[in-house]
Amino acid sequence: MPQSPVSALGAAFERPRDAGREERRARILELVRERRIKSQSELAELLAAGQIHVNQATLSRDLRDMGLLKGPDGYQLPRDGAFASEDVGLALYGAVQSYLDSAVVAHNLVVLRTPVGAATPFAVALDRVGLPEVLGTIAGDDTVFIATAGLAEAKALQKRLMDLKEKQRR
Amino acid sequence: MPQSPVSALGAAFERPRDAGREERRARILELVRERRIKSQSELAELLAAGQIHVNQATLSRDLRDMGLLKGPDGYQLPRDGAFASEDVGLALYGAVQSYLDSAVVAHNLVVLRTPVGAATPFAVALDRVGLPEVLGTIAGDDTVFIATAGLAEAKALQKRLMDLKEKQRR
DNA sequence: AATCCCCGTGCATACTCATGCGCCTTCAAC
DNA sequence: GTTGAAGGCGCATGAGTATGCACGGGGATT
Repeated sequence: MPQSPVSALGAAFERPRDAGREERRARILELVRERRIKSQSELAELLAAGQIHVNQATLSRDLRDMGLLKGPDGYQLPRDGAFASEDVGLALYGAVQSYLDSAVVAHNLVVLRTPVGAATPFAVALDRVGLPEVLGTIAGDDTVFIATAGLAEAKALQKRLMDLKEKQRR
Repeated sequence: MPQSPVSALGAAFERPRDAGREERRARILELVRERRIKSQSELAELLAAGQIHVNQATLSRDLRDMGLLKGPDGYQLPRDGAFASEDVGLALYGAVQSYLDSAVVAHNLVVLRTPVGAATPFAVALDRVGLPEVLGTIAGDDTVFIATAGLAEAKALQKRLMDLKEKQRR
C-alpha cells in the first residue's frame, strides 16, 4: 500500500517534495465542501477548470488518502478518523475546518462539538496554538471542554473560533 | 415509512420467499457496526450466512436508502441526522435501559454513572439524539459529564433521563 | 556526473456499484 | 373474481472506482 508522508494535525515540517499534490488536494477539499460531487470524473472536470489536470486513478488515490467518504449525495468530509496534512500555521484553521461542528459558551467554559473521534486531535491543535484565553482543554470523543478565566474570555474565544469557521464559506 | 404488513395478531406465519426488508436492513446495520464491510458482495455473503439471501442490486438500494457512507475502510454509518429520529430515540431508550445507573445534577452539569466501560457508547447514543439541553458530553469509563447551559437545563435533562429509565416503553 | 531510490502519476483493466426494465406479490376498488 | 396501481426485487449492463505495473522526475549517495 503506497504510503504518503501525510501526517495528522501538527506535522511541523513537510518536505516540499511535490507542491502540486498538496495544492491539488487542498483544492479537492474546497470543491467537496462547496458542492455535491458525485463522481471522480466530475471532480476531474472541476479541477481541470482550474488548470489542474489529473487522472481518475490519481483522484481515487487522493480521496482514499484524504479519507473522504462517498454516500448517496456524493463525496463528503470524513466524520471520524485521520485527516490530511496541514502545516503548523494553519493547524487551527485546518482543525476548525475539518472538525469543528459547534462552539457554545457556558459560564467560563467553551464547549466544542466535533465528529466522533476528532476531539483529541482538535484539542491538540488548539493547545499548540497557545491562544491566550485558553487555560486548559479536556477532550472526550467528540467534545472538547475549554476552560477560560471567565465568561468574557469564553465568549471571545467562541467568537474567534466561529469566525474562523465562517471563512470556509467564501 | 414503516408500514407494517404484518398485523399484530396474525403474524404467526412468514412468507416463504423473502425475509422482509426491514429485518434485512436492521441486520445490515448490525453488520456495519460490527465489522468492516468492504463491498456489497461481502455484505451479501454475510447476510446469506444468516439465511438472508439478496442480490447486490438490492443491497445497493438498501445502502443508498439508509444513507450509509463508503470510505477507505468500507461502509460506515453517517454521523449526523440521516436516520429517522425514531431510530435514534430508540437508541437512547436502549442505552438508558441498559446503561444508566444514576444521574445527578451539579450546577450546569449532569453527571451520569454507568457500568464500567459503558460510558462512551452511552454518550454516543446521547449525542445522536441531539437533545436541546445538551451542549456537549465527555465520557470516561463509567461516568459521563453532560454540559448544559445552566442549572434549569441540567435539572430538566436529569428528569428526562430518569423518566425514560422508569418507563418500560417509550 | 552517474547511479540508486523513492514516490507520484498515467494507463489499462479488474473490481464494485447503480439502475432501467420487467416480473411478481400485495392491496384496494370494483 | 377481476382489474389496476404501487412497490420490492432480480437480471443484465453501463457507470464508477480501485489497483498492478511501468515510467519518469528529483533528491541523495557515491
